[in-house]
Amino acid sequence: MKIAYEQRNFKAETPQIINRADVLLHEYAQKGYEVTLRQLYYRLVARGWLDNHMREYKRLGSIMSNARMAGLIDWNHLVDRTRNIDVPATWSTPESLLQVCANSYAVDRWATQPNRVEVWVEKDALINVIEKGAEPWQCPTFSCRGYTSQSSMWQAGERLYGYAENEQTPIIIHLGDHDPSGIDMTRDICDRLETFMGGLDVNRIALNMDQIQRLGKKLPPYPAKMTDSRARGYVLEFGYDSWELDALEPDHLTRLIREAIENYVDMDKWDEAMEREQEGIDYLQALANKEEGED
DNA sequence: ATTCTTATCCGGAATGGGTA
DNA sequence: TACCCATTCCGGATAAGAAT
Repeated sequence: MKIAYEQRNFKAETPQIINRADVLLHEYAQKGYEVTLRQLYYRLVARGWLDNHMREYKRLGSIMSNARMAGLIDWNHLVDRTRNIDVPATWSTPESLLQVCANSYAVDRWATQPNRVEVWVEKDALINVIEKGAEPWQCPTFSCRGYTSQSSMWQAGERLYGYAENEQTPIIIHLGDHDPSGIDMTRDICDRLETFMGGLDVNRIALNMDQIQRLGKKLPPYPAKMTDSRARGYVLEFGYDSWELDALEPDHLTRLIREAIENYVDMDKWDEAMEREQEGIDYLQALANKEEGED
């Protein structure tokens, strides 16, 4: 919904940026993706329409703020995922809660699996895309926000150790930028989980050098930040270019994730779990129908 | 002169390398 | 070893500068 609260006459190339952003945001909304300012920024960078600099990100932030105020960008097309309101859940009738139960019932489909898979992503801006890929496989997702905090890493260690104790093999699928810090974050996850739960397989499925080489010119390179304290080692191994994970199209990312998870799934046991789930849903639906009928 | 853009502050969560 | 400053992620407010 576009609502104008003020009149504005944008100058220079600002109207073009607003138009391009509007087109992109419409595409994503249509596909069911929620987009953050950061994600929009990286998509514009990937198309060569903005330079990859902090000041350009800040500039886009101002432009999007003004463009929304001027009624040129849909207020529902950009989300701030860091500021949320918790509204206590309520129901209009007891029967409506029964219907909610039937709709949301699910068994733990991984309980009988040999593996336990989680999908971790470096940047929160992409969590919506990652969820789309993981959702069909009922896979937990986690956004690290750069280097994972000590708190969440310890919690993850406890959780994953629990799986291992239960004779399941815990696996983390990790996605991050191909830059000095982004590469190091996968190393950091391995190291700290080694300490907290004795280690596990961390499968970095993106962004990797073989993908960059395969996609060739479709992925725009950026100069590696030489001020990054990890730049020395990175340059020795990969050279002076780096690539953003966001440079991959969202649909490409979701496909990568779905295929990666599938490799770890025992399909027979999965199907058994799905049948049990359907029985539960049927049971609850019958209950909901019955209660409604008695009114 | 006013409006718009850009730069520079500020807040939160982290890790890592170099230096005092 | 403690601390500073570099980086990652997520944001906002506002004064100064530029354009119309």
